[in-house]
Amino acid sequence: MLDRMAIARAARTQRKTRIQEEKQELILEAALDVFSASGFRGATLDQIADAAGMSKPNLLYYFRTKEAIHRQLIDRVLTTWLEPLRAFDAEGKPEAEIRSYIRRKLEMARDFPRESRLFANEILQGAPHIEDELKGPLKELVDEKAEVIRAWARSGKIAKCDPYHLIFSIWSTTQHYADFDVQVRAVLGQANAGEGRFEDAARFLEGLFMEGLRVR
Amino acid sequence: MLDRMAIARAARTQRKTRIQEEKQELILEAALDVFSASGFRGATLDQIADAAGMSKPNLLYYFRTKEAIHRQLIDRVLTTWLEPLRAFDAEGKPEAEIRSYIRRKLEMARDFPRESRLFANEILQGAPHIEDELKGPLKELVDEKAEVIRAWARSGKIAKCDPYHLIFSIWSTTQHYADFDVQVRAVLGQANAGEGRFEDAARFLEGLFMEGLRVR
DNA sequence: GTAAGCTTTTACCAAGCGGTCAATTTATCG
DNA sequence: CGATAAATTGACCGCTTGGTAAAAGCTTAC
Repeated sequence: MLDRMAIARAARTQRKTRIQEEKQELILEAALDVFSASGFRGATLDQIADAAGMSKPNLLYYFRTKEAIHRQLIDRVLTTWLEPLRAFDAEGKPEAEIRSYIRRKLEMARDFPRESRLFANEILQGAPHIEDELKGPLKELVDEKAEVIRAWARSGKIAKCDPYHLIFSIWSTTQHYADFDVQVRAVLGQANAGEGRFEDAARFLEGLFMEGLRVR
Repeated sequence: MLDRMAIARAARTQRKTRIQEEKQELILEAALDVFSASGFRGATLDQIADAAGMSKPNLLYYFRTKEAIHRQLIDRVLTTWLEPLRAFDAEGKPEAEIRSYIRRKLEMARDFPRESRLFANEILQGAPHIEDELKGPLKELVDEKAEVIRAWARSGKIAKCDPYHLIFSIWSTTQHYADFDVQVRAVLGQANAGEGRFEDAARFLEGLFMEGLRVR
């Protein structure tokens, strides 16, 4: 009778039915599949509804628009995505911190490639939905960690280098294995494209960054 | 009267009118803009026709389908994109070769960001149109250059490392500045996001790879 | 049970999409 | 010039798209 009122009220009062909780999760899971594989524009509500095992109007009962699904997905991913960088500890040993950051980012590329591609898609299209988040929270976090790295370099614990571009290079090299997966597989060929490629990548990247940052 | 016959005949005989030459170029230029900004699915023929300053039927007079435009664009980009890697010279000095490869790739990210994003979009979507090209010509080229790098490592000219992941890391770090441009700008902030960021990146990357690959 | 609210579906719509057709305008060349 | 081929366009088509309306089914609490 009240149609969408239930969802609207749930949103206001933060109180959700068990079904609402479950179905919204189901939808987000399905949407992650579809959005990460086809981008925002390439994804269709029919595909998502299908993947979630429900009808399109039913899907739209839980999320009012396609954009609403996408926005919530992006928000969620953005948070978990920056977790490794947040864990970056100024008090820790520089070498160990950087090494473990690389390892964690690479593990995320391996274990959450959909999340990585969702994010990559968004940035590639010019980040129309999250430009503010990039310029605000993200920039602040990076600024903070860049200062840590700069301090390490000043006190001679690692080589002098531009901390921002260091972070960029760790992001790009690790995410490459999720975002450009098809290319990586194609180039490595059937023989070397097994899951072992992540261990090889880890070994290479740790070597590169550890030697590249060693004080000289 | 003959409608599309002219184009078909031109395709067979390889003889094109001046107008055909010009207009096809105009269309590809416009399509590069649109495809790189929105991806294949996100781009519309109306947008491309608009950007090319002609009507949609007129556009379809020169290219029979949307995919035909995209295919030709991808083919063209793929060729020029691998130019720097082809120039990689087994006879050259390892350090100079790698350094100049990084520099050239970074210059391409700076000067041809649309081409980079077009390619990135295609790979992100699972490379539906070019998987064969990746597994064939691309893989062969990389295999060849990987052998060169491996030989350098064996003869002690550079540090031992996995040549494939070395190439991946150069690709990813350099293309990052084209594909993730919005993010890079957002994080660097207005003060540091000028064109100088490419020089900073070049300095950092050359340092990282040169030290990371130094024999030890 | 039953009434109230929550969930789901069938049928539908307007807009946007890639692409076609037929007719008109423009260029080319003897 | 005039004729023939090439280039261009407005009108249109069928399909897909995101989204809606309304009613039917289902849960839950009393």
